[in-house]
Amino acid sequence: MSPNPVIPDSAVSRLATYLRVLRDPRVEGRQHVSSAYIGDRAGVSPDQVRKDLSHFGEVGRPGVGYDLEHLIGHLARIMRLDRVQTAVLVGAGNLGSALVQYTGFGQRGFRIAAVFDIDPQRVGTNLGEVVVEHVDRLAQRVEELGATIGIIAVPRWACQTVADAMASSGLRAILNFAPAKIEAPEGVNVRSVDLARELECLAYYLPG
Amino acid sequence: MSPNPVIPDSAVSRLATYLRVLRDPRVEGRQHVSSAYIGDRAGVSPDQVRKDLSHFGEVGRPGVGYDLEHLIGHLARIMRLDRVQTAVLVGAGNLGSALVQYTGFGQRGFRIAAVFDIDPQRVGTNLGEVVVEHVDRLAQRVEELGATIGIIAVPRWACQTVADAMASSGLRAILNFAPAKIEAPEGVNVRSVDLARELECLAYYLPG
DNA sequence: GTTTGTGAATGAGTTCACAGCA
DNA sequence: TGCTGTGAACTCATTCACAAAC
Repeated sequence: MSPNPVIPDSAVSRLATYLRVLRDPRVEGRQHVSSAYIGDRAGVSPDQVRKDLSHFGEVGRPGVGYDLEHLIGHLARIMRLDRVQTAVLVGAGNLGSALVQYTGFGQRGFRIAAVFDIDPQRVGTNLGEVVVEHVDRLAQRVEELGATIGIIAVPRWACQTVADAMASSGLRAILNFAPAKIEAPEGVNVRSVDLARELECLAYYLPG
Repeated sequence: MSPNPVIPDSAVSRLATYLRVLRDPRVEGRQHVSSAYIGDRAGVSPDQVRKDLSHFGEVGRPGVGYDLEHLIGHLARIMRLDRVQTAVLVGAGNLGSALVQYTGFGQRGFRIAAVFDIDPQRVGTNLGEVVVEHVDRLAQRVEELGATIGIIAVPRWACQTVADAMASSGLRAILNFAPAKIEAPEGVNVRSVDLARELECLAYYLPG
């Protein structure tokens, strides 16, 4: 699925965290960082940090640590974050609107270049810097924009339909915010975030 | 931390998913459901479903399956979802506003009963059905409302301060949307959702 | 003395396989 | 025959421990 070495998904997630830590302004000025430093900021053991980083060949110097700039570049390349990734979003409701305007994506190198909805009331309205388009135009716009990632922010009952449309539009990655399982063809990577489930998991540990 | 048996966090997350599947309107009318049915809808193997459910004693009947209503009640009690859980949210920015108005929480038994911010421009404004209050009032309002869960939707630099305030206000669970590690005292459960990281993980698997 | 890279040991979680009940 | 409950086998990930490099 990827020219990168096969590493556990949990490790991929941690690598993204390391990169976030290294790009934090507070680290600026440092020449080197140690696995202990990264681990502390990321909430991970130093051993784990070294193991994760060693999946991609030697990058650190014993007794010194990792060269900051070099490591950032290395990680960014591995994670495909050395370029701006273009995403499109379907579902201009409450959550969709917030996601489009969420500055965190832009800061981390993602651009939501188009937003789609099926509701004529919403089509044509402004959302941040984009105009909501009819979902019929998805495939055409994906191609025009060279988008690679689709974000689903529609109700549960519509999410599979949207996912199918995304897959046949050529998108290779889908981030789904609807609380339902999504089937996608081989080669299309789906990741789901169920916001309510996060609260539910917390509830389990509550006393009483 | 909980009177419930100690089960892996991954299992807790799946239990929440099973409950979502069982409460789906499409299941209504059924008397029994099998582990195979649940597993199919949840994207999990039947073995895994049975293992997860068996952590809490026998609930299914061989040859028949699980009694639908009974299982829903059982899971809801285990997950503390047999009552409305009251949450408060700090950070009335883009993301915070969307979360307050997100209907998915209410549908799943959570009520965001108060919203706080530190910006005088935002304090006093309406957000859905609540009025934004100054974060100084957090502790008092948590007590008045009997809230148990805190949701953090502030910028990274402010999240630890907010978490500290939440912990000392008596909240026992925190859902953090700021992209940073949070330290909390023993007994306070923190869960972090980094929306940009989800996209980053997807980027790793992109071709090219 | 400090810190990396990595094989070995440990541990956690998932899948298997089957006995037992309907 | 269909389906659950569960110990055993297995897989996968993390932690340990130490040699080598600075």
